[in-house]
Amino acid sequence: MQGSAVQAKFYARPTESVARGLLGHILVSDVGGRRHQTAGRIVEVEAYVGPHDPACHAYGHRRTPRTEPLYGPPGTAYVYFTYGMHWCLNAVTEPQEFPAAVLIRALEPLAGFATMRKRRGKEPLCSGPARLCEALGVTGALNGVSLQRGVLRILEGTRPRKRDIVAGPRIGITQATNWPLRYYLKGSPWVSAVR
DNA sequence: ACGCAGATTTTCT
DNA sequence: GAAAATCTGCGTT
Repeated sequence: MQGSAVQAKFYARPTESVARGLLGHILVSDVGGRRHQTAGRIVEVEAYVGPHDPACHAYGHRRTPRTEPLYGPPGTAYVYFTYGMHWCLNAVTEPQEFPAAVLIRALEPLAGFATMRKRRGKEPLCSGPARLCEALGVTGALNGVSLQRGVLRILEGTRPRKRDIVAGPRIGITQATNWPLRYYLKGSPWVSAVR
């Protein structure tokens, strides 16, 4: 998988812009070695915009061991564990010390289908934040790593047309449910299902 | 196709 | 003790 990595400067901006801008880019994982490389095009994301966002883990500047990566440099991974069994992957945004991130919710699978099927055991492979983590082998071991080099990378992809980006309420949260901070590609069959 | 409950553990109250 | 940025399996329609 080739292409230039998205640079830190891209992430050091308002989280909603980064979220929209990530659509169409490519997430690559070399977890388990390059022979088991997996990759997909980002088709669905959610913005968690900072201490003033009741749904953000760092709401009210809750700085704990868990939320520490949110305060780290832009362009790194925030991987958290939830519901007793699932990992979810975020890209940390905004300047260092401002705790915000973009949750990667769904990918269009592009490479490493056999590895993804083996890890997942079933379809869909990458439609849902915990599903794509399982398919790409993402766990807490990757919490805080760079997304510009190393085993997890986000590469420049094809930028979608603006009119193909849809905004709507975030999923699975109980706070600030009417902020339209979920973005996805219109008509994509890889977007996760809404309950 | 839809709805509901179970899984399982970290984190904070 | 309860909730959590979820997913799956099983029941019913």
